Amino acid sequence: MMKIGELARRSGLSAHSIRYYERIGLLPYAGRDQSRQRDYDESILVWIEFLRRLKTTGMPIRDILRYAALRAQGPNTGSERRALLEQHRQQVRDHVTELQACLVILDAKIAGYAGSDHKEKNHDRPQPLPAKPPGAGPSRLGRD
Amino acid sequence: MMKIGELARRSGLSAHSIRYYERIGLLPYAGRDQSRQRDYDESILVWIEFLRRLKTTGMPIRDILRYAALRAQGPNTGSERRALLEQHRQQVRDHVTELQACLVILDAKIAGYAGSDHKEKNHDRPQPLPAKPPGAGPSRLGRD
DNA sequence: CTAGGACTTCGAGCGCACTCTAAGTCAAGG
DNA sequence: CCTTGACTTAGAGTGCGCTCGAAGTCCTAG
Repeated sequence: MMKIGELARRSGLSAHSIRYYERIGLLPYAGRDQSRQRDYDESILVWIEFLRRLKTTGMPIRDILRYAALRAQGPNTGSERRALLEQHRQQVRDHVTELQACLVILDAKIAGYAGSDHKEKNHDRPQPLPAKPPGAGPSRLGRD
Repeated sequence: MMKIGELARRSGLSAHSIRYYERIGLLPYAGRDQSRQRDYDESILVWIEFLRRLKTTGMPIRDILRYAALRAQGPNTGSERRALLEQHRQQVRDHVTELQACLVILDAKIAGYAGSDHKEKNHDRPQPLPAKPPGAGPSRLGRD
């Protein structure tokens, strides 16, 4: 129904990437037409869209492969797939939390550069890193 | 006051990475002691901590370098630095928003794998990708 | 005096995820 | 018939951000 060029246009991936994904197993092996050219149907777009979300959220390719493999194995792999997704979801949540903490710091630092005003001299403060670095501690908003 | 090994321990970076960062300009050229060994003082830890946050939030090294260069140039670069950080902040915010949208999809998909129950057959639905992929549209929760 | 360990520089190697090239096949249009 | 251009394959190359190795110097403890 759809050759690689059209799929590329519609999915936003390059034809090169589509072949690469097939090669490594992210996309199922596509059926070929009488000229050995890949022939896709609409349904592949749904999978590509989901793939993109997994990648956007930082799932490493080997984990996506694991998921894709389970999917290709068909039914009975539901609970494993769910476990995979749940684990990933937790990681994404943690990452969002971390980013939000960084945003708070960033806001403070930007506020420190108020106006175009600058009263430099900085990146000093004993602050021995309280064992664990991340950001729930009492604010330190230096100008670095 | 502090040699590279101790800084490595206290910052969580490897000594190799610290030298690498200095080489590429992420860390200021460190003063050496009488044996040409790097000698750091506490203040560097503050900068490393901020560096880590920029990296956590996905700022590419060349942008961090730009910021570090401004910083090294000293005062009068405040407004440029602020602009850099503001731009980055917006990117981080956008990214967080995107991740949250993905989380919604992920939640829906996980809910679809309710229990260990599975009523397979999937990744089908015409769904021509509504031009922009992301996720504010009416839900589509396929099992892929 | 000697051995150990931490340091120095330079540069090669790695893992990831593409991205592109080369050389060739094929089908449709002028 | 012949060109055009989208496709095919295998495999090389790229950019990022480290990460490690080799070979050598230097301080310290036994």
